[in-house]
Amino acid sequence: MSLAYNTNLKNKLTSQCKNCSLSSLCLPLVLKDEDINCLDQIIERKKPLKKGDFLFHQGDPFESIYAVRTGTLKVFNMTDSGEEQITTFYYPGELLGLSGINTKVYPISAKAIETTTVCEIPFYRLEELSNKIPTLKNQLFKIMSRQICDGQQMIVLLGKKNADEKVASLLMNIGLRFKRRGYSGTSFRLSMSRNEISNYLGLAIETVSRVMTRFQKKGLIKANGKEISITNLEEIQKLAGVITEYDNTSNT
Amino acid sequence: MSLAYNTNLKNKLTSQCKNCSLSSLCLPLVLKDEDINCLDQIIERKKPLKKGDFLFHQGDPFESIYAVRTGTLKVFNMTDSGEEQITTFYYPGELLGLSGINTKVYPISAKAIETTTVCEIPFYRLEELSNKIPTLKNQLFKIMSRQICDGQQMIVLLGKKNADEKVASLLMNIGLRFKRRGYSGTSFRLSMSRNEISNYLGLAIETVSRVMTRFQKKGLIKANGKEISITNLEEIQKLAGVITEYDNTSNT
DNA sequence: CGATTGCTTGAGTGTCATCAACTAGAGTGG
DNA sequence: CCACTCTAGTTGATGACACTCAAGCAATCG
Repeated sequence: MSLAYNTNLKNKLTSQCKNCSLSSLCLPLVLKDEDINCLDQIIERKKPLKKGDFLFHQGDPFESIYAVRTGTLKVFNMTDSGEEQITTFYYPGELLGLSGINTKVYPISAKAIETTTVCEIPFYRLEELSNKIPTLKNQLFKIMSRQICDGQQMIVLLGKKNADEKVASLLMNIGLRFKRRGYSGTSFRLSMSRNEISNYLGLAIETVSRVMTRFQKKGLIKANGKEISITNLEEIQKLAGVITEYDNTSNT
Repeated sequence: MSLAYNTNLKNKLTSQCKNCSLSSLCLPLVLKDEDINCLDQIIERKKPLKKGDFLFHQGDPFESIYAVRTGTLKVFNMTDSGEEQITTFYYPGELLGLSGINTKVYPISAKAIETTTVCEIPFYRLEELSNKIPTLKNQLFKIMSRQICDGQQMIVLLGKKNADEKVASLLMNIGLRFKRRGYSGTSFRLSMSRNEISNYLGLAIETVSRVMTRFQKKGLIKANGKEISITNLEEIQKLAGVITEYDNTSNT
């Protein structure tokens, strides 16, 4: 609907999961070679989305989930009063659209916030394939479980944290996601605007701006527009809390 | 860990899913008779939890998911600063614990807020069983998808709504959950304390109290302690927004 | 019966939102 | 090339909504 790119380009690029640098983050993680080939066959690499393009709209019939290859997407929910609330950003290697399975309709919209490419995975074919490949099914369980966790962390952020803590959490979280892909976790470029950040964090844009300059004055970060580098990681971590990841299995 | 009830009572009550009044909400929803029997065999009905008992603690190794039979549980997350943030309440027919799949450790704690009984479903046996019963697997996908949706709705609530809207949303949401089980959606007993409500909604307890009395003065509800009845549903709905359920597939 | 717990109500305060003005950069067109 | 516009972001002044502190009430409990 939102995109009619299911053109001749389909399957042209098949058999790439194996070579994809993101496979360690994405579905193929635990699959055997032959299984990856099966997966490859149902995946469609799509034409890039430009900044502002929708991947799907809230209310569209749910047909596929998507894996981000490059770029960034924001996922947001329209309230009845017409405001949008961003619920997540999606970076390369991450899977989106899973919240549509239940109602067969996407309950949220997804929009590229910079040039972005995705792999489309028709869900009903994935479901079929997961009958044959239990590992794939288990991997899906894990991914969905993770997204539930992430949601819970976001609830904590919105329910309990003040402006400073929220911004610090965002920086840490994005840093970790860069790190996971092999980039610096302390020096990166924010792909989203201040406006999007403020929306996501449940703050006013002015507040985000003020927090950023305050952080700079205190020497916690250096910010030059969207270029961020964390100069006092410890302090940022302290502000953020342990939120961002559950690598720490040793929580009472 | 938190509970050592895996006693002789195990499996005594087997083969009950079929007769359980909640089966229409829970896993068996779409299963054939023979499949329900399989499911029945791996489920353990547990001794009731008293108010305040933990079902599991944040950090416990993940082994099972649970279906609520009677009562209510709260699920909450401990922040490093020691505060707790309630992320969800669980009512009869609902499944909890799924967020533990990813890390094999529960990332949250679950505690009974009144006398509560649950069915324990060892996850690894469920996973096995779902290899044999694709419908069961699909049902699990749906349930997890739904929980992701619910999380997104909660993010909207915390990010965009004011105190009145938050409380109205809670009342609507709980009402709908009662209705789903065949009770009145407008007249019910809150099983949680004001304190728990305020925590859940990201408000101070005093604010919740004030909103409640304001609602009463305006004739929107009648509240007598935990007994609530919504006397002006339309107005409450308007305040709440469309949030609570996705029965409306016709959202642009 | 005092003690405790859960809830309500009031008064004062603070954090963050709102409103507004201003800067900087990018794109447009004369 | 300059003026113009538009967008994104920063900064300042003001105020509101919800928090904190505090007191009081009702019900339950030991």
